[in-house]
Amino acid sequence: MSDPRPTLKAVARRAGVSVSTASLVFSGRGPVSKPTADKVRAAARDLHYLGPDPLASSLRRGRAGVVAVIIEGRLLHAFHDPYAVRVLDGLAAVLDDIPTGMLLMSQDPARPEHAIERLAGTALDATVFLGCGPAANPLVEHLVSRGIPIVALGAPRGPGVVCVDIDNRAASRDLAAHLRGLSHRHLGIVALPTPAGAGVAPLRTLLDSPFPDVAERARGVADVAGPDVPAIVAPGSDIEAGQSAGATLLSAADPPTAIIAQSDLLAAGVLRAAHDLRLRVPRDVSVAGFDGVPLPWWDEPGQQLTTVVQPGDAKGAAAGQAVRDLLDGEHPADVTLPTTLRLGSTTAPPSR
Amino acid sequence: MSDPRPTLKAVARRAGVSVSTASLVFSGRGPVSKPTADKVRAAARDLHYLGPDPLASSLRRGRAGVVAVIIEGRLLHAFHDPYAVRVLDGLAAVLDDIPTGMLLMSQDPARPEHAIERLAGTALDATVFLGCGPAANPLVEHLVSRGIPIVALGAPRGPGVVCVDIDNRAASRDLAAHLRGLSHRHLGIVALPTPAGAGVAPLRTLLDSPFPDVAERARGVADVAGPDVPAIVAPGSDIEAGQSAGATLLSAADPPTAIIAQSDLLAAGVLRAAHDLRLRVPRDVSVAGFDGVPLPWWDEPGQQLTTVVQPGDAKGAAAGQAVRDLLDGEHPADVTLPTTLRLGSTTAPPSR
DNA sequence: CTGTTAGCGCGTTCAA
DNA sequence: TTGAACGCGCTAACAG
Repeated sequence: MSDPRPTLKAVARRAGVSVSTASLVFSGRGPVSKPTADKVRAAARDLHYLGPDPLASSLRRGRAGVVAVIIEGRLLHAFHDPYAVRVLDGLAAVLDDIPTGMLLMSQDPARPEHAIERLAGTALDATVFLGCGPAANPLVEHLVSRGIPIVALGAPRGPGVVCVDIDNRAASRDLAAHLRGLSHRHLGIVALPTPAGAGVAPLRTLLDSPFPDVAERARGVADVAGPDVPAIVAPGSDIEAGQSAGATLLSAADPPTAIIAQSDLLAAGVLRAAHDLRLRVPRDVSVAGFDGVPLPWWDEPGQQLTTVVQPGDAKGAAAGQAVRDLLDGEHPADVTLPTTLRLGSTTAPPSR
Repeated sequence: MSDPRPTLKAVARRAGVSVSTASLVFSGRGPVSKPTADKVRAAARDLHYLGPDPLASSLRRGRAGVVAVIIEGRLLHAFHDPYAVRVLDGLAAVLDDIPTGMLLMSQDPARPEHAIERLAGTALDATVFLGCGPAANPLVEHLVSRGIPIVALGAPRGPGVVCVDIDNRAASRDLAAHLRGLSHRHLGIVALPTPAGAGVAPLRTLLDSPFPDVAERARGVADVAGPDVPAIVAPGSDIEAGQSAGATLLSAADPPTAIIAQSDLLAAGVLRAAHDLRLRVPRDVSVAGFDGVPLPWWDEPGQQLTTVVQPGDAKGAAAGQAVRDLLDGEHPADVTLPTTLRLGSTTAPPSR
C-alpha cells in the first residue's frame, strides 16, 4: 500500500551508475551520454521511480517553489471581488513559468500573530500581499528578518517591500473632476470598508486612513472637491454593503447629486439603493465606481458604469515579474500602472 | 542584507547545549529543564533565530504542510463562481487547524500533462480536486502511484479517490418533479459547459457525459421527464453563457415553458435572456437553477431563484476532514451531503 | 562524460 | 534530563 518511495540512490544502483549521474539525468543540467541516461531511465521505470523527491530537492537548492499569497480577512470576501480574482489570475500566469506555485494564506485581522506562526512554519521563496490591507502589517517585519522577498499590491508599505500599484489619487482626482465638470456640487463618497468607520463623516476623516487605497482615493476627491464632502465607510465590500451605504447617503436631508464609490461592487450597491428610492440614474443621481470589473447584470448595451478601469491582470503580472526578479537576486523598482477613466452611462449633469 | 540564516546548531552552540536539546525546546515535545530552555531561547533571540527551517523540518518529518487544490481551467473562471469560492473557504477553515496551507494549481484542460510535471516537482501531503472536471484525470494516476491522498469534490472519480459530493441525480429529480408537478410539459435544460457540447440536442446525449455533475443532473431530469427534453450545453459557466444558451432555447419554434439551468449563474443568464425576449418570469417561463448561491442583484424581497441549495462550506469542510483523516492514516469513506430544494419566485404553473 | 566527496538543516534514536 | 551520532534524499563542486 504505502510502500516507501524508491530513492535516487536505488535507481542509480540498479542502473549501475553513481547517484550524481542519475541526478543529472533527471535535472537535465549536466551532460550525460545517451546510453547512460537511457539506462537510468529504464531503472527508474522498473522501480516506479517518479523523479527526485521535491522536499529533498528543495532543501538542497534552498528553493521551495512556493510563494505565499496573503489575503487579509477571509478568502470568501477576497474572492467575492472579481477584481482580486483577476489579479490572482494574472499573477498565476507569470508564476507558472518560474515555475512556482501559489500558497493561499489568509490573515485574520483580529489576530495577525496567528498568521506569523503559520508563516514561520511554511517554506516560502517569496510573498505577495493581495492588498486591501493596512499600510502597516506585522508580517512584514517577520518576513524581512527572514530574508523573504515581499511584493505588495498597494499594501502593506515599507522598506523592503516592492510595491505594485496604480496612482489611486490621480485616478480619483480625474473621476472627481469629471463630475465637477458636469457641474455636480454635492458629491458623496462610499469608501471601502475599514474597521474604523461608521456613519457619515466629512471626507477629511479618511485622508489619513491606515488603508492606503482608502486614503489616496479620498485624497484625489478632496483635491478637487475639498475635504468636506460627506463620506460613509461601507460596512463590507459587497453589493449589499454598497446598497446600505448608498441608502444612507441618499436619504439624507440634502442628498448628493453624485456618488463616488471606491469600488464597482459598492457602486452596484449604490445603484440598487437609488433604485429602491425610486431615483433614476443618472437623471436624479450620478454614480461612479472604481476598478472596471464586469458587472454582467448591469453592463448591458447602453448601460455601463462610469468608473476608473485598473488593469487587474497587468497588476498581477507585474507582481509576478517582481517576484521573479527578486528571486533572481535583482532589486526591481516599484511599479505604477496606468488607469483609464471610463465614462459610462451612470453619470450626467445634475437635473437640479 | 541577505546574510545566511542562523541554524539550530549555531543557537545550540551559543547556548552551550547540544542541537537535539535545542530542537526539543522549539518543538516543545521533549522535557527540558526551564533554565536550559531559557538559555536556548535567549541565544535564539541574540542570533535572530526565527525557529527551525521549514524546509529541513519538512524533509525530516516527511510532511510538507501543503495540500494542492487543483482547479480545472483558469483560476479566473473557477473563482468567478461564488459556489467554488464558498467551498474553498470551507476547506480553508478546516485545513488551517491541521495546520496545512492550500497550494493553488490550475490544470489547463488543453494540456493536462503540464500539470503532472508541475505536480511532480512540488512537495505535497494531499490533493483536493475542486471538481467541475471530467471523471477521468491523468493526474490521479500520478498521485496514486506517488502515494499522495486524493479528495475529490464530485470529480474525478476512481479507486484511491475519496469523493465528497451531493446526490446530484436525486436533487435534480426533485427539481424536475417540482416543475412537472406545476404541470410543465415542455422543459428545457441549460447544461454546465463541456468541451464537447454545441447546439440544442436531446437530453439523452448528456447522460453519458464524462463530466459527472453534468451527467447526473441530466439523469435526474430524465428520470422524471424522459430523455428527449431539449438541452443545450452552455458555452461557459458565467452569466453571459447562460444568457446566450437561454436565448437559443427560448427562441425555438416551440419554446420550453420551464428551463432548468445546471447552475445558478447560468440560471441568472437565462433570466436575462427571458427579459431580453420580453418574457415574464415565472408567468411566461419558469426558471430554476442549481447551487443556491446568493445572486445579490436578483434576490430581492419577493424575488428569489428556485434552485437546489447545496452546502458549499460544508462540502469544503468535509473535504478538509477527509484530508485530515487521510493524513492520519485512516481511510475515510465517501461523503454524500444533503441538499434542499428551495422553491423561489421563478417557478409557477405555465400560463399556456 | 562520470564518480567521489561534502554537505543542506534538522529530528530522532540511544546511551550516559 | 542531556548529548553524540546518524540519516532524511538530494545536488554542487571538484577530480578523474
